[in-house]
Parts: sequence; C-alpha cells; structure tokens
Amino acid sequence: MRKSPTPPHPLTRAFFARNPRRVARELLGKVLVRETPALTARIVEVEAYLGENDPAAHSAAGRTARNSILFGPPGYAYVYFIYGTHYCLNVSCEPDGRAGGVLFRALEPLTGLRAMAQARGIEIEGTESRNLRQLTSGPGRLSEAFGVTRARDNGCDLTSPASGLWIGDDGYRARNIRTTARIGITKAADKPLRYFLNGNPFVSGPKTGSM
DNA sequence: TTATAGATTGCCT
DNA sequence: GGCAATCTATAAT
Repeated sequence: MRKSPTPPHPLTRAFFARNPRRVARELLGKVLVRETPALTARIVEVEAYLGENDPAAHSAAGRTARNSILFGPPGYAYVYFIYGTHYCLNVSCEPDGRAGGVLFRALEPLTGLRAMAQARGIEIEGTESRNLRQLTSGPGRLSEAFGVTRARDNGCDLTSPASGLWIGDDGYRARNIRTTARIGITKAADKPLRYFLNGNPFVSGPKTGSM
C-alpha cells in the first residue's frame, strides 16, 4: 500500500459523471494530489451522497448558492464549513444538472508528511504510526492537512493538475472493500453508503482502524 | 430577526 | 464518556 506503481495520472471527467455509489467505490485506492506544498495521499475511506432523493445530502433541499457545485458538472471540488471549525472536501458526481457527490473521509499519507504535520499543528518526527494517523484520518483532519478551504478550493477542477488539487490513478488496485452505514448523520442513517479499505489503519471511526 | 442543528474534532472529567 | 468551539443555512418568531 505504500508504493506508487506508476506516477499518478488524472482521472477523466467521465469517471465522475456517474452514480455517487459507483464513483465512491472506485475512488478507493486513488491518490489525492496537492501541488503546493507537494502532497500525496491514498484514498482509503469515502461516503456517497445521492442528490435530491437523499435526505442526508446537502443537495436534498435543492440548489442554493452554497451547494451549487453539487448540481454542476462532475469532477469539481465541493467544500463546506461545518461546526464553525472544520472544512470537508467532496467531489461532484453525475452529469451537469444532476446533484450528487462523494465525501472524502480518510487518506493514507504517501508523500509530504512533514508539510501535512505542519498544517495540522502536530509533531510526527520520531513517533510511531499512531501519530501519523492523526494527519488524515477524518474529513476535517484531511482537509486541514491538505490546506483545503472553501475560499481556496471550492469549485476547483479535480481532474486537472493545473488546478493545484486533483485526483490521480497510480496503478494501485483496491482490494477488500467494505461497506457500512455513513458516519455522523441523523437522516437516512441506515443506507450503506460508506466505503473503505478493510483493515487499513487510516480509516476513521471508533472501531475500524483504531490502534 | 432570533434560534437551532449540523456529513467534526480535541480537550475535559 | 461528555461537551465546547464557532460559522452557516434553515426554521421559527
């Protein structure tokens, strides 16, 4: 899981122009890339949000200024601010005009760990992997590690390296994918729309991946 | 116009 | 295990 078989190359627009369930599952094992500072991390946990028929989705009540990215063309970053403290990163799915998205919940750091630690304000030098887990295990944590904010990244094209934040395929193939209910929501809390790499220590949540 | 809940995290007891 | 932090969208006066 550590190595990149090949340098990552960007995913296509068509990859994201599909149902969020399909996109979420296939995003596992892909790589999130930040150009400045240089950061890469493997996607190990995501959740699908289905659009206007999903009560838990931000798009459930229809298009607003805040969630308009979810209704626009696929492959763009939707960033929202929650609890007055944290940003969360999503990618828009479905063709232009239809809502849907995938929330990034956990990453496994690959390169640029020191910069991530600096962004998170934690110490990792000479520590065990337990502290590494604090870098990117959780939607708020990974956003902070990657310097994701609404002002900087909302609406950014995640299929283009020129945008400075994008998603790549480095040849890694995900195995042992598990599906559970989504975390932290109260509406439609029973739908099995959370996907993660079973056994990966960077997966968030109280049970899975705890050390 | 005011109140409240929220796709979370970290520090408190 | 409980709760504060603190912005935004939406519901309730």
